[in-house]
Amino acid sequence: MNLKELARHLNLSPTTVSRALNGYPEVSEATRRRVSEAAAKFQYRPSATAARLATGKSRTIGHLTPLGAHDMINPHFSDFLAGAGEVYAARDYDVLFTVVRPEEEAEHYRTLARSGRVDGVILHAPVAADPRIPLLAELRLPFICHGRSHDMPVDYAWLDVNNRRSFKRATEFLLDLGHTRLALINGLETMSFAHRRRLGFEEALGERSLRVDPDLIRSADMTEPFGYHAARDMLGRPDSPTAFLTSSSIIAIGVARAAQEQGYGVGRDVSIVTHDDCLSAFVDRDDVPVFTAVRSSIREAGKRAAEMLLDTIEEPGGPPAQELWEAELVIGRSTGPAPRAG
Amino acid sequence: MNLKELARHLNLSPTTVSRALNGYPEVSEATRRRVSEAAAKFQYRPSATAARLATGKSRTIGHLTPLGAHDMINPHFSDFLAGAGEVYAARDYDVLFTVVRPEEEAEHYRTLARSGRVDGVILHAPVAADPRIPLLAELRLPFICHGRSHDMPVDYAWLDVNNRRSFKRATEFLLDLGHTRLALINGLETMSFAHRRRLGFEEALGERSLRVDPDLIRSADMTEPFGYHAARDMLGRPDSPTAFLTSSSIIAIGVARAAQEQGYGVGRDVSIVTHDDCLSAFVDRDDVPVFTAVRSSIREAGKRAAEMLLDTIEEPGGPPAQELWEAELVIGRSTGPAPRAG
DNA sequence: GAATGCATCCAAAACGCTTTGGACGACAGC
DNA sequence: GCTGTCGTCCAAAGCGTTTTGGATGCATTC
Repeated sequence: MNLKELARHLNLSPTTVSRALNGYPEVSEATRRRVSEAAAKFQYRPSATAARLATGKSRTIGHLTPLGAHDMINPHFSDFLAGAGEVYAARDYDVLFTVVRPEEEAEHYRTLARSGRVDGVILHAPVAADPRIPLLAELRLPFICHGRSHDMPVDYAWLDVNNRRSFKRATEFLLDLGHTRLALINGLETMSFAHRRRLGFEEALGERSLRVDPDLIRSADMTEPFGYHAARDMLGRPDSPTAFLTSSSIIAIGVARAAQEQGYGVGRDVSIVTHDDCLSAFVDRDDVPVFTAVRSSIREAGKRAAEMLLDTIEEPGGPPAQELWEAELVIGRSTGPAPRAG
Repeated sequence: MNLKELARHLNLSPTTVSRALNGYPEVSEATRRRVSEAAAKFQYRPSATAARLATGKSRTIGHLTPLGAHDMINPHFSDFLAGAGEVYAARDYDVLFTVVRPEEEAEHYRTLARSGRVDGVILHAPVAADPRIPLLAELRLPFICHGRSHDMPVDYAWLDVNNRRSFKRATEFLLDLGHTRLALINGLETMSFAHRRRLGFEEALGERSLRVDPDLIRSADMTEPFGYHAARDMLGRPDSPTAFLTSSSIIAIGVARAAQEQGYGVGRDVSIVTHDDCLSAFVDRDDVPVFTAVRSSIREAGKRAAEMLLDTIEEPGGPPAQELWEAELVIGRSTGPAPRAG
């Protein structure tokens, strides 16, 4: 059942039926009701394709995921997409998901913009002076960045967690417990979020006049084995750290495994504070959570980012939307006073 | 730059340009070359929307994700989608990703089929006698199911891991090591994969005339805390199990945590065999992996499932494509001989 | 009573592609 | 020389919407 058929059924023109359905004013309430009832009865759904062609609007948001053959897949991604997807569904947008080889990412944005297949895109995992940001601005493709690119002079829309402050707070929390040898097991520091976390870590140490020991900082893709190996190395040396800050729950699990394996009690001999994205598979909502953590739900971030993007698409012209979220510090069982030197 | 403009530039009709670009035979090689060079020069990209409207084909695959407000998000999903996405990109298909409330899933498939926005869909997480399978067949929407629905009389396309056999093998492996008290920490047994794993587990026990102890079987969403709590309960009782089979690495991590916390050495006092989906965040590729596991890459499954679906879309009419993969048993450090009763 | 305004509707053009159904020569077969 | 066939090209008709630019009738105004 298409528009023309429906119109014929009603003895109306396609024009009027279209207007009635889309809420235009120049149609009487009586016929509008008649039209919508018929549409419901015949289960008429306008062809999205035809509507796109006619309007030039796609009602589609692009998620471009650069991925090399052997790259790791970010497990945070599904939570973010799930959050965003709820908003898209509620506001009747589609999402076009594309995997693209990293070296082709820019070119892909170009063709995406030209083709008009999307009304906007979400930018993930920004790095320092991220070239995608000026590119998207140049292409006039509305976007919102999940995270902020550092060393980026121009203004753009973003939603970010205050990673610097949250890691500063987490570090101070450990310092207050008496720890002086702190390790940071970070994500890849080309990523802006990891860069900012390191800054917060160093800032807190600096304010207490503590030296930053480069041997106690590691950064890599955030996997469990990475956390394990990093912690094992560090705990195996003299003058080993008594506390760890980790950039994800997955890393923290690896760290805890290494600690336990070497006979350290987590929360007693060794403390761990992690950033917790509230991923579904690691919900840590016991009365007393396993890990002390700075928490911020990535699913909620996905929801909000999608809302912000759709708002600017539907109501363009304002200043770029920006939101900075503070993470919540939740005390769990993985932290305790620094063990007495001995 | 659209088709008409490009045609004018070349002093050709849009018809000829279209045919040249799409590889139709009735155009001379000379003009074909001339056309493709001009297209490259002007960076002409045909409007996908217009092409869809004209052909009725969408070159789009749908991924529908039912998700309640508080449901957990399956972390396997991003790996699967990444694998499938590589294939879509290579073969120039789009993927339409939609989050939908569980109670609206069927209705959504209906509108999706009517709207012609997708050429096919991928079905995830089948359950017993999954109603979506006859629905999609009725809608004549090509699909492939990742996993097999059990108690499903009709024939349909699927790609699955032989979960029953892999869990049978894993169980036999533990039995051969002398364990007699085995626990199964499973995913939700409404899911077909979990159901089959249980069958394999019970089959192996039955063949050795061992009783299946219902107290040693748990099933729930596969999270780390679930594994932890299940194992802690079981280990805390008299006559506790000496070996665990778990349905995911995430559960296994929780089990290991519980074991270590109670002073059991993993691989010595307590053995663990897990199913390993080869998720990026848990790559366990050391010389001797942490967990003994039955392995099957979900990313590869995504790739293959996408290929199978696209093949049947482009070449319809054959029998439903079906592939059953055997998982690989990899010996790690989490298993050892059953401790002597003492 | 003519002019104006308003509410309601419609015909037809666009959107950018694909595809149907020829047109037009060139060339071969008889 | 006439008919067929083949290779190459094109005009025009879709595909299913939205949107432009009226048309029509009726009430209101002076």
